[in-house]
Amino acid sequence: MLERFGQATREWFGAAFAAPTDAQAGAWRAIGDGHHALVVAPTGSGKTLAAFLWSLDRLAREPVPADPKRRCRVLYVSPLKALAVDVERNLRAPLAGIRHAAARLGVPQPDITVGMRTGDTPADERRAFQRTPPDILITTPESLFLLLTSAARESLAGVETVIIDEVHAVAATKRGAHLALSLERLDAMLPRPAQRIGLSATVRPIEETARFLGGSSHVEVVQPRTAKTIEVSVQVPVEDMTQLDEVGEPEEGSRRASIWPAVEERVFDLIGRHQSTIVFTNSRRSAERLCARLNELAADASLAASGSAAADSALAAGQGTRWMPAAIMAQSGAATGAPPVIARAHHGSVSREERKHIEESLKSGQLPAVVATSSLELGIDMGSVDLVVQIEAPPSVAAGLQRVGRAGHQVGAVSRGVVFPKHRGDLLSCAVVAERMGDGAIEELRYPRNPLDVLAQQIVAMVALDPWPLADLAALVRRAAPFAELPDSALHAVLDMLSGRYPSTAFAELRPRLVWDRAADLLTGRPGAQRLAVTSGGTIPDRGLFGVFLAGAERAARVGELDEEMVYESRVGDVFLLGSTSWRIEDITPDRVLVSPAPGAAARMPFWKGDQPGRPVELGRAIGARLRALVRQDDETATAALRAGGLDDWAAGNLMAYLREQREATRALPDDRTVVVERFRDELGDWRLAVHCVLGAKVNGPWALAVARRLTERYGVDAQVMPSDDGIVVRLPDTADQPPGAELVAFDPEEITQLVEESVGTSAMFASRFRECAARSLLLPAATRAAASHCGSSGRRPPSCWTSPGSMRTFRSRSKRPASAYRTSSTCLAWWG
DNA sequence: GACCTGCTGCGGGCTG
Repeated sequence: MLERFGQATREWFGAAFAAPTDAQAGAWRAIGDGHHALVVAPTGSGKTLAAFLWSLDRLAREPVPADPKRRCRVLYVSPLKALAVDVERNLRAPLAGIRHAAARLGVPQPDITVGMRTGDTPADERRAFQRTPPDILITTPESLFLLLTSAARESLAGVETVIIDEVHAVAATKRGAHLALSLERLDAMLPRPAQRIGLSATVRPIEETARFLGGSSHVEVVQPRTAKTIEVSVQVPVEDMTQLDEVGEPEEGSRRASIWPAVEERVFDLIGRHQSTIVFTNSRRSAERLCARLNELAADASLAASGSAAADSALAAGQGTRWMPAAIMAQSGAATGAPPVIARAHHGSVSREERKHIEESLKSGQLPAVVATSSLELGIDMGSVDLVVQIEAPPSVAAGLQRVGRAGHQVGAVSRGVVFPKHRGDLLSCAVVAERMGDGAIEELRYPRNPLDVLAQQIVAMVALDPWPLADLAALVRRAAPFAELPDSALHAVLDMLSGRYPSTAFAELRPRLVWDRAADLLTGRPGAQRLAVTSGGTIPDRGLFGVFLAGAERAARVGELDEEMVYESRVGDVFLLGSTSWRIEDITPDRVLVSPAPGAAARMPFWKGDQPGRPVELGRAIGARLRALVRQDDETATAALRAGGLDDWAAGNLMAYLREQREATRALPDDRTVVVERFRDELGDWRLAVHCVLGAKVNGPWALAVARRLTERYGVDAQVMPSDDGIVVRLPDTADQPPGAELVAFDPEEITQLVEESVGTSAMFASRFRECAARSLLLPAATRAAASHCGSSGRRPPSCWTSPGSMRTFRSRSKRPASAYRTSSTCLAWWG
């Protein structure tokens, strides 16, 4: 394979590596033959070189174009800024190596330049890119969109290769659809479409991912078999999960049984037995809490050990702990509180600088463990991590694999993971996810079809710079996979909206963004369209978050961020925990919280309300099917099967006992074909229905809407109907003569579609999604947009129908359209994404 | 009763 490279490249590679990996050889073959290529390989298998080396070799051998605007020939797009920075660093070695090899060989030394353009790039560097573009530009999807929507796009006119990293992470999202359109816009400015190289972790189905990457063109798939194996075990640290130790202060009367102490100790012990550990949790709050507890345990251990030298060495030897207690004491100084000596918390609300620092101290071996949310799931190589711990079942098999794959990054190494269920109801999910991780049974991905809000935004951006004949614009859009089947009706509806022709007067507050000359079928932007696109582009909705800054600092140092609701519940003087440190609130301004460090002080745990992603239906079905198989077997066979799937004795025993008790209580168990409905009176005497359905919140959510609607019609009451991943809980005031039965939640397929469609428009979810979609479509009036993005923090509320569920109802009824027609005409409806 | 819900990114074009 190497013979197709130039001499200098060959020299360098031969000196630096024994041989190309399978992914590299396959990628270079496909790329060298001029195909689009999708390279599926785990991180750490030489992916960067697989994607880049062919281009580097060509850049090294070909003369630099005379026209500086044609100089930039390779574009790299990463969904994460951190990864972009990492790639820039990883390119330095091959670039220097090839240059040195060329010097030794006496051939001309290439001078390949690399530039970066992300939100962190200062304005002067951005301008510099426009004047003197580098050979290779590293960027993000959002920054690429900005480049394409400014005069700087001229400096992309020479691009020949586009590398899209972590394709699997964007393909199934609106962010991916947005990127797909940006890539088509780029191709449209080039003499010939750029060659696309996609890099991805394991994905299913591969055809869908390839189609997303290539749009209308063929993509060569490079997917070498990987020898990499994973080992996942499910461990329960207590013999009987119904008999738990009590925690809490007895005098406060808050003692309650909890599995946490047992889990914390086990995790603490595991950290001590490994080089570097990443502990994943499913929420920022539990990451903070577990992290704090681990550091308390470390402080306790060092305190106990400092009693005598004998105890000291006994502890070190007995527990096999790697760090010396004396070292902990030295670092912590005074023995106040629990300094973050063995673990730090890492999640989306910890500031970027802090996270970078935490990542570096884990990589360098200074820090034994990091407790993270999915913030560490993707991205940069975490080096010598040899154990991944997962608290609670991971949200999906794909996420679980991605997380456990963070351990044992070296080629051929085994990735080890330990999953700790948090409660009995969590046991089965843990067992099934662990089994499916071993089988590589990740959930299927599907890219969104025709997300019209994304389309609207890109159309505004396109016509802001050039007039577009409708037919050309339509052809460009349909070359992108997510819009390949875009019907004329939908495109025209979007253009109607953007040009000010609305289906009802309720839209009158919208501002037209373009002019559609129907005689000439020509689209042109209105004044301000370009500015709007660059100031409000992208697909990620803004959330109401308060920045947390250090008070009195000369340059505002960002500590992290807090949810607005957490801030409303806080007062000056309160102490809370963020990033394993206590902070005292000094001041609360309209959009930020100023704090000072309060080490050792008792602190509140912060909370954030996040999205509710919901269990994938595919995983829900698998859990149900597994349960059905399990109950058909006798206890011995079933237990043996669970043990073979990675459960330890106590995990298997607890699960079997749980299933037995449940079966004794209800006779049937909820599986992929069975829904179990339990009815009982709660402590207030109200009826409650517990509908057990393991298919996940994506099914149970819409179902709950229909149930709520039926209750309103039947009993005239607004009953509480709460969906979750495992079912629906209905609470019904004791007004009904007849106690509700299972028929309350049974629907005909025909009927439920109609009920859900009718109920969706008045749901809170709809209102919030509608606002997001309208903002993404660049349709909101400027004042509303500004207010919406600072909603809550500035005290200003955007006016009228765009904000409240109540007025949304009016809006819907005035539009006098069934939900389905409304869906296409408004460009905006996205039900559960 | 126990358990108690994620992350990603982020102006350009003008005037003075």
